Amino acid sequence: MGRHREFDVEKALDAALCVFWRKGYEGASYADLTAAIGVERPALYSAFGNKESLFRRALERYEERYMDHFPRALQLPTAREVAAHILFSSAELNTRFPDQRGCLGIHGNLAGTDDSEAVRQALVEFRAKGEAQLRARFERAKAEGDLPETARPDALAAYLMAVLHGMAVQAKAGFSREMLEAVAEQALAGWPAGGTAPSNKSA
Amino acid sequence: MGRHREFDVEKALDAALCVFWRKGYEGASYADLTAAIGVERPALYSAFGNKESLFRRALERYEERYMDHFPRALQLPTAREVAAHILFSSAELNTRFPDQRGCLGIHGNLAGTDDSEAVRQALVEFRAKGEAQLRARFERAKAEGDLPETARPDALAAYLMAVLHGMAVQAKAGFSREMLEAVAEQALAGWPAGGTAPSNKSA
DNA sequence: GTGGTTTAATAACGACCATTATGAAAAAGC
DNA sequence: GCTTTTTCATAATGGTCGTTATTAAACCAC
Repeated sequence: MGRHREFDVEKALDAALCVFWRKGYEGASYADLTAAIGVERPALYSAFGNKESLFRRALERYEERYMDHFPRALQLPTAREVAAHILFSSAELNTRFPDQRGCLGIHGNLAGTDDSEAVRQALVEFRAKGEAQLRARFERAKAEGDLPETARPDALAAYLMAVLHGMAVQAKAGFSREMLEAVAEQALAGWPAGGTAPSNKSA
Repeated sequence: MGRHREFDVEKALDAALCVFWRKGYEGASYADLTAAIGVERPALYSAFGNKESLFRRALERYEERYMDHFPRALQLPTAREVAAHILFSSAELNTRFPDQRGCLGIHGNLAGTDDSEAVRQALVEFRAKGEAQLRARFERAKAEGDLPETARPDALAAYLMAVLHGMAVQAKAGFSREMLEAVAEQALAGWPAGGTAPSNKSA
């Protein structure tokens, strides 16, 4: 019983995600959000709670809707292919939409008011989760002989993430996809060569 | 004639720089600034103008006071040494102060309100200037045979900047100096080997 | 159709934002 | 000592922030 909700919650979340992607958590006001979503403030509060939980929902949606290349990359046969796929996919995603360039995980909330510390920490954990998955994947690669014995999976994961973060910053500054791809290629240039048996999994 | 200024403008600028470094342009309020500087609002306005021009002054100061490793690195004999010096200096700077970690050029203002677009653009140009200097230095290195004929100075410069940006993001997230140095080492692993005469300048 | 329940839009809330008017305090010239 | 000029602190400006009463509208059960 009771009145039906007149707007699509999923669509509203998509619209909110776009605003946060473009302006970050603190830069996005409810005036921006309601204008983009086409729904008045109280409706957003009743559907999503406050601004922080709306952002967290948008971040979840960002992960499942735009970061799907990440888990798919982890399944590729070699560490090098994993890195390459993530790098070039990110170059594409970071420049896919003329507005909302870059990565929500980076410029969603890097620095700002003390009030937004919780959101900042949420993004830190968001990135740490991806890095941990990479590290685990590279440890496996090392065990499989796909990475040399001297390789440091933790350093490789952090390094790859650093390049991704940097590409996001550059995308936000207006770098073209081609330039980001050149960065990706350069990042792959120093990728450690396989140890014993690099190509015995896929073919 | 007239009353003397009772506070040190240089000290005030240093204090303002610390606040912007920590919280970014939009995240730093005048309440934060006056608390850190120990000077009331009207004094800041009369000495520096509005918030934007105060930030620009702080950015200038940041460059000349904390980015001096950059021009010094450019004078090193080989492109690899240039890159290495900048990478490890940044790892140190990004973790030198427990508060104000990372780089002002990155999280000073990446995303935010439309009102701060001018400041955002100022930071884009700040970074672009550094990248242009790197590109010019690498072009010289290529001409000197210090980089191979196949090397792309623009891509190398963008790549190096990307790693630096990523390290700044990671520093802000709490990464240790050791971890950032591991990232720096990994970034150097793929640096192109010298072409014809890599070591005929310094020794 | 009526009562109970949920959503909708309007408009307000206090708090904080960057910026500035106001007038007192202090220094220099005469 | 008095005037002029600059800096100082107090306090207020209009505006926007995130959040929420309040009230009207829409729906279901009976």
